[in-house]
Amino acid sequence: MKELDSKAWRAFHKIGTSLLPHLGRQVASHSGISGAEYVVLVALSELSVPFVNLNRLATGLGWEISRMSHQISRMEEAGLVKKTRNLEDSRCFDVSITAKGRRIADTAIPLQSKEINHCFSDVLTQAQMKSLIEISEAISKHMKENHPLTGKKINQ
Amino acid sequence: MKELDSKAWRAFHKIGTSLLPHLGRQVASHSGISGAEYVVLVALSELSVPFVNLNRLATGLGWEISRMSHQISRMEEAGLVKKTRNLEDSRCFDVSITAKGRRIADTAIPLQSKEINHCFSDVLTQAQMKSLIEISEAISKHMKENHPLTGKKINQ
DNA sequence: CGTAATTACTTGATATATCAAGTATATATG
DNA sequence: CATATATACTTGATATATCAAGTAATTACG
Repeated sequence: MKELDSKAWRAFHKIGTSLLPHLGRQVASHSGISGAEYVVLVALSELSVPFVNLNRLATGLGWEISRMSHQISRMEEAGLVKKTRNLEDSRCFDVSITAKGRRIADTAIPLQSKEINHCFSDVLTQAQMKSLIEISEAISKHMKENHPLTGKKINQ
Repeated sequence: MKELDSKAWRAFHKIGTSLLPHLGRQVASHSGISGAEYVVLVALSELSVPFVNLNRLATGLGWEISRMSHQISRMEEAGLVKKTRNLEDSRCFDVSITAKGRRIADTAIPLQSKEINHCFSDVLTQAQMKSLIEISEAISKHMKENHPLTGKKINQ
């Protein structure tokens, strides 16, 4: 049924290209950081260890390493993160969140969670959220199997 | 149930930030145009009239008008679209697809549809696609009501 | 142990997105 | 009808994403 395929795709495309940018603008306006900075700070603040290397951080967020390198350089310049050479493997850099970065993350995260609930969780039923998780897992699994470069894991 | 909220959000975020860029890369590699160019060409090729003005085109795709203006300038330079001043209201520009643009669209669209099916439709059940349409509509409706600037309509 | 691959990251160029102002035409209002 | 306001779009600056090449350290292998 071609019609449904197309409708579903357009529906997904629409929210994918409006909701995510909208939330990026929100975090910028309430906390003065970009969506990308927010995502990196969240990842760093959730670490169970004090730092990660660039590669793992990039892989964890599904980013290209080059993008992460540029991003971390800018964030280091802004004082949000710190980058030090790894002692055991001096090709690697350990990235960690600074006190300033943590302070910003601590205020931004609850505000942004509220905004996510407002636009997302509050709007969907439990059943819809479960369905969305299954949909995401099906797509991710497929991408990981067929397009390993772009279908990396998002967590840790 | 906070846990489910967060999991659903991360699931959505993950596919939103991996599948869409992946498909952009695909169209670039098989047809030599960017994802943005593809989206514009599709919109123009589906028109029931010979042209649209910039404003309606931007609104239809949920883009800012400035973004569309830059995009159309580049695409005009590349010979993919044509822009002429509207006869009745000379503030407006009529945008239309060129023969070259249509030729590229005609080869790109079936290839890209195949790729979309491959990563999306083929991976989901009918029920999941229906669910996704409902989810999308719920989110879009909410955004349109609460954040009119970023929640505009996507079609026509 | 020396050389070839591999890995981790950097760099610079180009493309694009976003924002804040600006211009020009059209419409509304006193 | 003159002026204010609204609309349609442009422009330029800045931020970011992506790509192709590069560097430097580590590991694999003959």
